[in-house]
Amino acid sequence: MDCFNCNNKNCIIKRNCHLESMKPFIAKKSTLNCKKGQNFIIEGAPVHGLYFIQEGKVKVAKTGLNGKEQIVRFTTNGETIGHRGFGAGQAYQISAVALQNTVLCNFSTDTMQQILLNVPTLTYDLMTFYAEELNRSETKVKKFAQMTVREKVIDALLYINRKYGNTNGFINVQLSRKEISDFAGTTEEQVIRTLSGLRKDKLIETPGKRICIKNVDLLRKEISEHNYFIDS
Amino acid sequence: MDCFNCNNKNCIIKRNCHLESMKPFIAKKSTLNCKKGQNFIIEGAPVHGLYFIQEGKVKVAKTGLNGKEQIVRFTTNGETIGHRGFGAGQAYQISAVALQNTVLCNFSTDTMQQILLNVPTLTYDLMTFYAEELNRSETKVKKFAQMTVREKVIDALLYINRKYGNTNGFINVQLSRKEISDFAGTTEEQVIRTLSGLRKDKLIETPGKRICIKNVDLLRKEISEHNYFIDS
DNA sequence: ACTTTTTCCTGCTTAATCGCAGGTTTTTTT
DNA sequence: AAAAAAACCTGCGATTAAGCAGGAAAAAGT
Repeated sequence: MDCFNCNNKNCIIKRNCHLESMKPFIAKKSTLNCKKGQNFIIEGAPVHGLYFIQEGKVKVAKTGLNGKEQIVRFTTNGETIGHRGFGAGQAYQISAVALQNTVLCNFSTDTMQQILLNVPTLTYDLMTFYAEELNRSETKVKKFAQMTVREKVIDALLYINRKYGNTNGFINVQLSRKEISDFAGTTEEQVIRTLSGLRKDKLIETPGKRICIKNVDLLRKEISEHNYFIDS
Repeated sequence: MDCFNCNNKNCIIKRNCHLESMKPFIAKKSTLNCKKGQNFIIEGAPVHGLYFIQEGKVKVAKTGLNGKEQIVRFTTNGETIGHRGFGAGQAYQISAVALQNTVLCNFSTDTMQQILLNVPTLTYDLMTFYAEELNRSETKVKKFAQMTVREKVIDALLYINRKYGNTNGFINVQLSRKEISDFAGTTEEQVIRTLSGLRKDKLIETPGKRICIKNVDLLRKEISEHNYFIDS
């Protein structure tokens, strides 16, 4: 599968691959198949350029004290993983793990460097991507400082629901309570307690580890004071 | 004062202003004098392009629940304020307030758009800036989720000390305890209590509202488990 | 279908943080 | 220099969140 046949319309490479100046670089793309659970970016290791998800789901995290991990982002088809590193040549402080079998596209650091210096519209797109992510991340800092545990869990559920979608209310991804807590910024027990509470309030259902959101609007309403404008 | 005489070596504009392609744009720069306390970027208002600090100090914040503000960054000479907005034309969700009398350079959204599409090295520099800030912000998310109040306050003090420097240990900026707490992600009282504790431990001195760091290394050591590699 | 393993759940205890209230010091204004 | 305002400090009770432990349920493996 090459970029021209790919239908990830929102992929930064795809959006620019019609350009004459991109042609020599697209040939240098390599493809990687990841099994569920595979840790294809290891924190502290040298950076292998940028990854793009052709098909699949990935969690991006930073490891903290006592190995406790903070998930900073969930990603899916067409999205970018592995900012920084090109240029500064510095070790990159994130890890990335496939949540299910995933096909990745990769451009090496050298190739990325060449692309960014020769394809201005792509550089512009990547700049916009980082600016948006920065905005989202700064909003998350604010939320972590101000939200209660229940609010943080609701916010996390709505984000995951938006990112991965649902079928009949069932969120289209298998996450453990631990993973939800690592994203929401609390503990596994607190996530479990909050889900129990939401279940009693008839806002969700949780058969097994699957989660079904019964009423998105009521959940949104409960955190609306924290989200004046943006979905982040 | 134009860009050629400016000595902010780390300014993104300055770094690129020798280029032929920058000439027509540099003329379009406007300058703005801000009094201490002036709120020159208002949250929710339309974006007026990018600001660069020629000389001064500025806090960048997001307003949350009940008007509680989260300071996301402190900035000084040569640094950029006002990411996002160009392109999407969206309202920009941050506010910026001068901490002292400050001279700002401004390029309008239109001019920035032109620059970014015509000066690839500048676009690349701005991309790198956002990527680094994103990395810092994601690290901050992790810290907020995992640090104790004392650790967060120490981390904040060290950041402010690095950013604004010190003379004989006295940090070169006048911040209230409230502002420190709005940055550290806790309350004014907790900051005061932590500063009292640090004073008793002979790590700092606090004559009036000024703060003098007696022992940077010991402070660093106390949060070292959270900062394996980077100063953020 | 049974066993093993993993994940999920809940009650209880402990610890950390918050928020109020009232007083003191520092800074600013007149 | 005195008065007013702002900022700083501390004790205490209330709230919230975290951590432990043991059991129940679900998922995975044989």
